[in-house]
Amino acid sequence: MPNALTALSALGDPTRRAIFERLARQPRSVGQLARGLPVSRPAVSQHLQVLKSAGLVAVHAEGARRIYSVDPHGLGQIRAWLDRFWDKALDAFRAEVEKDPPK
Amino acid sequence: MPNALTALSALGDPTRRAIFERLARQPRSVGQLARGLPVSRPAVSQHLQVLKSAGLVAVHAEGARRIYSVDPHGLGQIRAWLDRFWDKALDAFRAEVEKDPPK
DNA sequence: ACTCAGTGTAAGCCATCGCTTACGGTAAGC
DNA sequence: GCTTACCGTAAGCGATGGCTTACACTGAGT
Repeated sequence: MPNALTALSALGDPTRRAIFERLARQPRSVGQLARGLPVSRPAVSQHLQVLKSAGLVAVHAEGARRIYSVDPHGLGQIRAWLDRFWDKALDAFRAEVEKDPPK
Repeated sequence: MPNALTALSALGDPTRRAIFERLARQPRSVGQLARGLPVSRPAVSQHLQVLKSAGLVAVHAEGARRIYSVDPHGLGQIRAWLDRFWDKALDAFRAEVEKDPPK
């Protein structure tokens, strides 16, 4: 059961972000992803495993190929985590600026 | 000039998330942060450096102490990055579910 | 049945990174 | 001026993690 923390950690890696962004444009197979990236196919497969366990992507078999697509679940958890700090951060920032205005 | 990628990478580390969450509740000094965390003070200082260069926290001197507070700039960039995929991810997910409903 | 495309996993290597200890440098109090 | 608190940085170490190569498995086509 992935939480927002695992999703954030998963997207902390640049290669995984690249994979995720490509899947957001269009669902693809593992080989398709690997062909457009500077890493090997097994590397892509491992990254997909991480993204999947973080609730960021989903798979469905299509013959021998595994088609990966974006799963909004993981993004939702990151967004929820973000929103917990959004207003608070703005308020804290404003208070800080008042007492010590930036140069 | 930090972008959304550096902010995401910065928050990929659990310790940095802990530091950031504490700063969101209230601005603190380096020593205060270190006292509530299972790592040494220099470690906290290094993490703060990363968070600062990612636009996630800001500093202002108060005597010999450096008070760190949350900077909403970094959060805003993450949010912008997230919103770029939000609708797209939802649509793609719905289309995927239609053609291959989950078990 | 055989071949081939497509994929996941294991093993291992190497760079990155988070952490510690040690040191130097600044600001406040006596 | 001296001491003390507070902090940043350097150096070094150990572990994590991303990558590659090699192997095993499944499904489609002939």
